Amino acid sequence: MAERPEVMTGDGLALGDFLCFSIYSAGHAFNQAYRPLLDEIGLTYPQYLLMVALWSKDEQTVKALGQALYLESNTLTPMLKRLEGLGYIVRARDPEDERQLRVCLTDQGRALRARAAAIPACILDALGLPLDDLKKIQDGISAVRDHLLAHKP
Amino acid sequence: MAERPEVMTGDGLALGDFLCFSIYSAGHAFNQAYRPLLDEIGLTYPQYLLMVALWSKDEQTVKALGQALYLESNTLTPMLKRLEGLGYIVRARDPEDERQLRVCLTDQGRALRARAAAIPACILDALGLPLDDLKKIQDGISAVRDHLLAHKP
DNA sequence: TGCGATTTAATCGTGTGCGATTTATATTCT
DNA sequence: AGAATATAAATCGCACACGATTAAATCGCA
Repeated sequence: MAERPEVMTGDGLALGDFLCFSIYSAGHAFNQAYRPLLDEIGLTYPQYLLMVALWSKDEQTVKALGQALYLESNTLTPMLKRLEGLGYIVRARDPEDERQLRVCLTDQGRALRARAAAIPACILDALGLPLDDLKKIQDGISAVRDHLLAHKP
Repeated sequence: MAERPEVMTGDGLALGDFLCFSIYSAGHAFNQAYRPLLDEIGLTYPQYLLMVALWSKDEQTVKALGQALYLESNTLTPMLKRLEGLGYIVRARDPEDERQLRVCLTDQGRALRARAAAIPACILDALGLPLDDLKKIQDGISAVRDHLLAHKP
């Protein structure tokens, strides 16, 4: 008789069978792994990712940051205001096009990069897996994300 | 001269180099892929995962659900109250140990399972990747999560 | 030129996550 | 039995995510 994997029926599935749940729970685990490291420099995990984006390329618009982070202004605007309050960035309208907001690092924001430099190695240590394996996993997850986003509209 | 991959220096890294960012953004992509499907049955994505846990095993305590979902009462209590308000579960103290709360499906909650049965296949379709590949990716991510959580205490 | 369509951020409301604390109940140990 | 301890949920405050809407600036095109 024909095999019909349960994944096709939607029945009898446990959480452990869901790829989405692996990603959901791994996301929380990363958040918790980063927290003690980021506490020392006063950033949250999403704020850290935003700073990574700015360290990589300064003076981006909200739109560009949104494309980099897969977020929109409704999430970014409050985050950026907090980072500005912390003194790590400044927000200024583009004189060429007043609709756009240019987000720039302050000296303090650039200096923070050095204080955060040890973090990736700490996480890599916590992961305790060979770089090759991590790269493969990352490529797989990125492919999953891209497929989902491509399928959406 | 010796190679020193940038991932060890913490400098010059873009978001695309971070495994954590792949997972962060893939998590959002899953949320967005599930949303239109879950809108039809009036659940959020975390609520759906909680229902999957209960469909898999009814009458769990908050503690047990927390272990299944990697969440704690501060997150679960409000979620459970909302699901109770929707009529999908009931919350009742265990007479044997009044500290514990037993979460049980209602008839409506059990019936919801059938209405959600088509969802996994929809997601699988959106993923557009072979099951074998998905399984490998999932195993990798679960390993990453478990390593991070094991390294924590 | 002018006016509707488009683009960019901001705003608002709801629902998570989660550290820290509190409350209520049960267990342990003299 | 009774005080100290431990455990389970709940509460509180803050920071995301995100759909929906709004406000302001720019663009496009008759």
